[in-house]
Amino acid sequence: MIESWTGSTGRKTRQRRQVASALKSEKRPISAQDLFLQLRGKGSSVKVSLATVYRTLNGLVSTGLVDTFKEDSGETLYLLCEQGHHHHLSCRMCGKVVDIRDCELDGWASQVAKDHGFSTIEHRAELVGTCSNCKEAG
Amino acid sequence: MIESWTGSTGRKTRQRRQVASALKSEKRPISAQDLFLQLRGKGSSVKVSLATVYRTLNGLVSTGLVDTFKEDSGETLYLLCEQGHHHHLSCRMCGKVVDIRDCELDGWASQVAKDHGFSTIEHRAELVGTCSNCKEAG
DNA sequence: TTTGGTGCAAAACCTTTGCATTAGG
DNA sequence: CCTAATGCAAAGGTTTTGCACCAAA
Repeated sequence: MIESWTGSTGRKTRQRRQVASALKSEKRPISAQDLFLQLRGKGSSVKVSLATVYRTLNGLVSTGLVDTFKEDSGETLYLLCEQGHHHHLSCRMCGKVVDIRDCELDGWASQVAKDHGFSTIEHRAELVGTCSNCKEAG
Repeated sequence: MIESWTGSTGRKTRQRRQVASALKSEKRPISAQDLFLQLRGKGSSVKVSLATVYRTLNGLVSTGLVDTFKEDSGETLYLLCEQGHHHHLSCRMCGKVVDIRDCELDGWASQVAKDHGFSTIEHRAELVGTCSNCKEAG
């Protein structure tokens, strides 16, 4: 589905397909710059500018097909993942990300909100750990 | 306490005291740039450079006295808050932040981690809602 | 043909850094 | 005095934007 994304105008281009396809094949969040380098590095058939990578990623993010992560460095990382409310469990060693769909935090969030007189509560959560592969290797 | 922070060398300077003091009087996360403007705007007794604001904030962050938030815009916001593990409940209207000290998410985090074969789990969570003041005003 | 997308380079931002100068202890 | 901190300006890095050209429909 991501590869058939065409923005708000419904126009298909080679570049968008290639950015989307490259992102789809990534198992971990990747920066626009790295995605660009990766596309550059691939066969000569690929010709995408950095600006277009950014423009495409921003488009995908605004549709909700792609999630972003902010690095301490300031870089934004992009990841194709579940739509709708979910959380991320990522490995601190290899960076692999698992989507956690079943959210059990609503009760907790409501209670905390209530305790402090807040309403219309939303929440975000991130889990970081070491995956079984990396633990063995460790 | 924050106003007596002196970095790793124990040297007290007027600038550090002023940055720390300004930060202490803020109820919501503020950017280095805004903090700088605020200090500039104050009485002529104040003379702090933007570089020093950044250097001081980074120092405070590394001691754990100050937490950071990354804006979508890329700006980093700084907030003096609880030390140790805690979460933030912030108002989507006025930006006010409440520290949530009692964390009840460890059980959840451990269970999710276990389900996916992850170990040494850590978590981060953020709550956003509308505070009672803003709800009334709304 | 028409309109939006792309590439390129420049610009916009936030943040960090090099270096001479100032000032804390 | 000695050394760290500061100020200033320049540099660094990421992301956005203006504009001419290209291509999808």
